[in-house]
Amino acid sequence: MRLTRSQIIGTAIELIERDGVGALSMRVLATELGCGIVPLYERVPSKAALLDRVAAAVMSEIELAVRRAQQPAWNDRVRAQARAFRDQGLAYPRCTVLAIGRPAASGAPKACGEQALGALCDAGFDGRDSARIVRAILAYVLGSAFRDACEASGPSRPPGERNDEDFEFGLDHFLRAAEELLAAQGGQQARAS
Amino acid sequence: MRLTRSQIIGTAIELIERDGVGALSMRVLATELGCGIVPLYERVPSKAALLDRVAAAVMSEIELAVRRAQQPAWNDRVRAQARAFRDQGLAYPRCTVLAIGRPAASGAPKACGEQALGALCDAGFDGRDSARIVRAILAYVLGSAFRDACEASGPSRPPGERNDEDFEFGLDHFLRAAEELLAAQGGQQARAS
DNA sequence: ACCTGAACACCGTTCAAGT
DNA sequence: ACCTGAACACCGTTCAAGT
Repeated sequence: MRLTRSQIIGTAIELIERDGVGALSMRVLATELGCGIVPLYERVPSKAALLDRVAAAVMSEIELAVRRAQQPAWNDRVRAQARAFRDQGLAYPRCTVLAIGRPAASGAPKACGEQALGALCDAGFDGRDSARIVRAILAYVLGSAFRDACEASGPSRPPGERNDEDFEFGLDHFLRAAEELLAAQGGQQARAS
Repeated sequence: MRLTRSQIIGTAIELIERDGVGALSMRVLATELGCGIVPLYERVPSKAALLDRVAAAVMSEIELAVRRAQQPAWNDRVRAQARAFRDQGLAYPRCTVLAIGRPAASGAPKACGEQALGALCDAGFDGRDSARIVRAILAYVLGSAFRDACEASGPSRPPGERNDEDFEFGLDHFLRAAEELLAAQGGQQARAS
């Protein structure tokens, strides 16, 4: 058991962050791991599958971070989810862009979306509004993460401290709108009963 | 003057939409155009430059659509911009994803952002708030367009009519929040003067 | 001056040969 | 059973040769 799958994926992540996805080839990865090409193909069926695994690995850390946060209130849960996604994007910009580009494989939007969906349903939104709000916030988070990742992996430009504030500014707007909607809906329900 | 640059870019766009970016090679493009590879390299310096041109071409149509819309009110102008971006994403899903992934080349976020920025400054927002609101809406539009484009170019799934409504739902939230902010700011200014 | 075919160095992937 | 080198068909890009 000299060469393990997670070892392959781990160094693939490192190489992608260091030199970009375009510079990653099976041969380069093999020499970096100090092995031939065939052992790679024994662990991972193809390069596409390798990239899928990379995307899934980077995105799966988001779920762990969210679970660590342990927020009870629904809006704080959604906020924690959004921040975790963004933080991962800042930590692994190039792999995050890769993962956003392979949504089917990374499961990034789906997993985050279903977590948030649960939070909103628990909070009392009906199914339709929950889905809409989740979709809207997800689009915002995705777009923010993507832009920050592009900036971070761009030509040596530091992301700047303003981005954090701006991200929270937009996120707050969404959450406040959702809170208002919930209040209006709760009022309706109270009137109806 | 048998083979023009825009001809090359045009068929590149067609091929990308038909078979995906991964299937586009200089040789395939050459045979589709009925010429050799060298004439291609005389018009376009490299494949990367070709993809940059494709991205820029697809994104430039957005500006035209916005100019056609001719909305006077600031919020309608921003709305038209957002819709134009999204519509282009639905019309050319694969090229739009490509363009989003090459922001430096396509100039997509920057051009849209500066248009919208102008609209907000004209409306009376100060520079800081204008920039924040534009960044937030841009992130939302980008994320929405990206997701819809992925769905549209995915495994034969129609985008569904719900997406339009959901997009407007989220966009309305942002614009309403901006309107409230403007009202509050206007009130402050009135009090101060 | 412009187009062609062959060539270079790479890539993903696979196969036959070695231990 | 596992690893190696060579091979296949491709790719982006360039060069020398043709008209």
